[in-house]
Amino acid sequence: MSLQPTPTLDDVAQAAGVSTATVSRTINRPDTVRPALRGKVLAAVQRLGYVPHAGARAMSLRHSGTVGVVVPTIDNAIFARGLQAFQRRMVLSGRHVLLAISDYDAEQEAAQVHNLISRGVDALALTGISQHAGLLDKLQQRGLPWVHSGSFPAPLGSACVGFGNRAAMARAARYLLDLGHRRIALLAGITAGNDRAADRVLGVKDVLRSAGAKLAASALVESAYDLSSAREGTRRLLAQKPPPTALLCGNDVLAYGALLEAQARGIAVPAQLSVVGFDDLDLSRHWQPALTTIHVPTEHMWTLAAEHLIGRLDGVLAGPVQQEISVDLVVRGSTAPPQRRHSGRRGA
Amino acid sequence: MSLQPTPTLDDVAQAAGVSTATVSRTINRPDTVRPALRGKVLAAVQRLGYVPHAGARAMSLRHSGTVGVVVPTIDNAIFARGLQAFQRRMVLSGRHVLLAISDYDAEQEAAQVHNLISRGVDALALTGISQHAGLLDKLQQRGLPWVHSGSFPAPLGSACVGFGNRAAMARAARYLLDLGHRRIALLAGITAGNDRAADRVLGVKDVLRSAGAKLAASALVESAYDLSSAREGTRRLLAQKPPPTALLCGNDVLAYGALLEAQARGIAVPAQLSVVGFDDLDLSRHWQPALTTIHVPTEHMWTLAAEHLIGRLDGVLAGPVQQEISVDLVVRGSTAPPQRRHSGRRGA
DNA sequence: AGGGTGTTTGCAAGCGCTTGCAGGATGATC
DNA sequence: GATCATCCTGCAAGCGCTTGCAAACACCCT
Repeated sequence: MSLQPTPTLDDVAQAAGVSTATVSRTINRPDTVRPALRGKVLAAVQRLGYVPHAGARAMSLRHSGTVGVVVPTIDNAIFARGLQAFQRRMVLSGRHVLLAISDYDAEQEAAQVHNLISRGVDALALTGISQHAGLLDKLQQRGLPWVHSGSFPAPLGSACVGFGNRAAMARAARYLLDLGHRRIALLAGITAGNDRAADRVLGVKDVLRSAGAKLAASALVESAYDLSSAREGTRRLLAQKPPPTALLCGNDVLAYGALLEAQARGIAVPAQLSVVGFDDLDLSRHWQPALTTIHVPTEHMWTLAAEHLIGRLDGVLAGPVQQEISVDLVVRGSTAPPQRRHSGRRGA
Repeated sequence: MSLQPTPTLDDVAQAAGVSTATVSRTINRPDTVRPALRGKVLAAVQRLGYVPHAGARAMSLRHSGTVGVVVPTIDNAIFARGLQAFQRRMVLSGRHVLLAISDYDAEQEAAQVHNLISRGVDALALTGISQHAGLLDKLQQRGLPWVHSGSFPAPLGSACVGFGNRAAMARAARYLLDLGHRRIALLAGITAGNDRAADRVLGVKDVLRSAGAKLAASALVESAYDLSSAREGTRRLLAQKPPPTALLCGNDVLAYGALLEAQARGIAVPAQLSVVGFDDLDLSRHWQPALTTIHVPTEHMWTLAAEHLIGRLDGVLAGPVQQEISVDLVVRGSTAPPQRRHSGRRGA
């Protein structure tokens, strides 16, 4: 029952009494083989439990039917969802996707890309645009098509499908300003090596500056993307005197942390503190109060990224294209005009 | 600058003025090559941007240094976290992991496994034990080591590291019973093709039956693992007359949905309704009220799964081992004894 | 029945890499 | 300076698969 540890094309050919060429053809272009033979071959394949060796195939074909994608983490719905969409689209086009995780580290990202190349991916999707120096050149040099997802624009010569994080975040800040807030704090993601997080901070600074306000050093805290860190960061921000009336968060996870911390300290949202997120995860619209946030059409974005790559691979797309997708502020219950001042000890 | 689209071993050898054998050796067993040559080779590798072709390598080596893992989804922190842990451990042992997603479908799982085999994985980690019939035989026949994660025990001849879902969920049900609850409802996951979800339901039934109670048909709703579905399911459960005083949920995501729905309807938790989850995601202990749930040491579990496979591959482990890990009920704020009855229209 | 066309098949080379084997170089020892 | 053990290197075969080319066959028409 288990003699042949790994049946090969040859084994199948032998078993079916045909040449390896015929077996190969029945598998890859069935219509070029006479039905009678085809049947015999398929039967043999079945009987032996034959599974083609992708490595050998790739070697012979000079391409693998596989594309790589590297994201910073999958432990954040925004990427998990995006990835699933990307993969779904790729599978639809008959390709497989190889996933790599960079853990928000350019060094690791470069290593992962190296690994993906070694595995013979035909194309690559990268998150953001803060790649390790030289990485892109390497791709360029090899003639590998690649696309940046989540950022716009991308470096010259690169393709991307994303949005301007700076402008998007500015939009959120402006909204808070328009609401009447002046003491605005920012709970940002770790900006080092993360263009999106960094751009979002810039967006806030842009707006505040142009409004004559300025983001005080004490009004900006960077935090890792987990609830404990976010709460800790929020605590620091709320410790300012006077405390901020509004809190912008680098993404929804951070916003959840803020919301949780406010709740724990009995700070009413939005009455005493407005909170704004970024991403619009599923949970955000269910939360109470529902989270005002920037809606990012992740699935759509990653699907487009996949389609761009597919286009390049199929040769219908000549070169890199920069594609901007639009993101919107969706206003919900977590934001409101600031409370009347002197809120000292009486309002509440 | 970009003449050679894909430098090969040969190119490097040529460039360094040595044989391919030497290049191969400098890359794989540097200490067997004289430093002088080694330097020249490495320089050439660098200069040409050479990246070994994993497919060719695997073909020649008869193994790939790669292991596959298939999970139902990554859009659930429990798997995202587990996966990261699994991967981390594998990378530590110098192997790479290939991820496949089954979308809770045995058919797809089989297809994915096929694909992974084709890519030459040396071993496989599977989620749960409800595999497509014959899949396991195929692995067996090929002599591929595999391990089931998240369930215990596993079929004869299979390795696993997991826990008894039935007993674990029974533990939660018993706790509710002990608290005094009698009208207990169950918001389960989709049980079809999911042994863990199904076992959890059985666990509840076990306990209820042995307590003389019985899970009414109307007290059991299966729901997909997203908040909207969970809320919808909760609504149906709460519509019972009289309404349940406690709600067991198949996992934490479902519990969040329940919590959210209760909150939206002004049902006080735990005063009017106790809610219990399963998994103990990060959010659960931050939620207000914090969620009583079964704590599952996911990272640990998947790390062990990785280690089992590594052991098998390194030959230090003879055969399949069934490893039970312990899970515990962690009691938090979302549960309490039931309100006095006749709570009709006045208590509240 | 013979010739021609179009289809189906097999042969064998080649994809990039590793490694057993054997020859050559190196270094130590007397 | 010769001899021998040791260490390095290169040669070439083989891993499993695809495919151009040519031979073999089928079928149709006259």
